[in-house]
Amino acid sequence: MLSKKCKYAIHALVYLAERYQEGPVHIQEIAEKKNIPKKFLEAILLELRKAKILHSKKGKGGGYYLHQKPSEVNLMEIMRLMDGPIAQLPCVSLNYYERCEECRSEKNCGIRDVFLKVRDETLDILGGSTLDKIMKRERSMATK
Amino acid sequence: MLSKKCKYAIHALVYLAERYQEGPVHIQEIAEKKNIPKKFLEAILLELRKAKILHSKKGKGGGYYLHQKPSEVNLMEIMRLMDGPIAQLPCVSLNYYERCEECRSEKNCGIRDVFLKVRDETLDILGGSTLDKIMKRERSMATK
DNA sequence: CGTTAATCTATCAGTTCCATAGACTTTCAG
DNA sequence: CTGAAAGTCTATGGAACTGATAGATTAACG
Repeated sequence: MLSKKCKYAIHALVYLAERYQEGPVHIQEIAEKKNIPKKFLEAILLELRKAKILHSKKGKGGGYYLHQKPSEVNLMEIMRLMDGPIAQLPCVSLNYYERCEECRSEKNCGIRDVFLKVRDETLDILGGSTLDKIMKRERSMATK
Repeated sequence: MLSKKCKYAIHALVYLAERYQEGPVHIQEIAEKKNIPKKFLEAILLELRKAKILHSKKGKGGGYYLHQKPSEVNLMEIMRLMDGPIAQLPCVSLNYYERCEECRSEKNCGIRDVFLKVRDETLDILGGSTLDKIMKRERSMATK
């Protein structure tokens, strides 16, 4: 399961994607529209800013806005940033690899083999899911 | 990520699958071969027993053994048993469904849509991964 | 200069995870 | 029928993480 932090981050980013190039948006506004605790959201947006996904402007008329294009931000990177590894086992993780204590040989571990497949499928879907596509999909769904 | 509990469970079950119909196997033996803390493994096997996946025999010559056929136990059910939901979001979980606070309409949530796809792919792979298949795969890999 | 809004630091209760300890019960061998 | 072997059960504990809140600080605008 994703942490709430990650879920909040995704929702906030989609919200900001809808306002792309329309100037800064208040934390307050996002928090209210998406039912996210404001102070918690604050910390999340700060982290996204440090990762160069968002920019912010202080003071009156300030707020947060997307730094990258909605077509350049995908769920894979957001999830890695918020929750860390996407893989189900350390021994199949690309970014957080760790050797497995239980199996003799990694090369012929049938368990690893399964989770390698899961990882690949998952990364494929998440990597292809950009803010852009999520927005468009939402719009086309709404008209049905 | 899977919990260690779940990872240990899977490894133990594959180990027991290799000994299917060869009589009870000591906790001690599994613990040593798979580098799993014995006391922890104890609790795990007990749980698998309660779920009717394993049987046990007490006393001298006792131990654990598979109750179901290796072809009838898959990773999906083991993971559900050990860690709970497999889905990444409560709103796409089959067994632990919960409504989402962030989106207006579940039907046209672009985010939900992505994780629905991830869930389906994942369940597909895990549901098809029986102890049986994992064993066979391991053997065919070893000969290469 | 005052107001607005982001930034930073600190804290905190609750939960989960991983693991260990010890007493109890059943089974088998001799 | 007794002792050893092995699973069963209950309890405990520290460490880490999760989700959230509070308050002081800094920057920008008008």
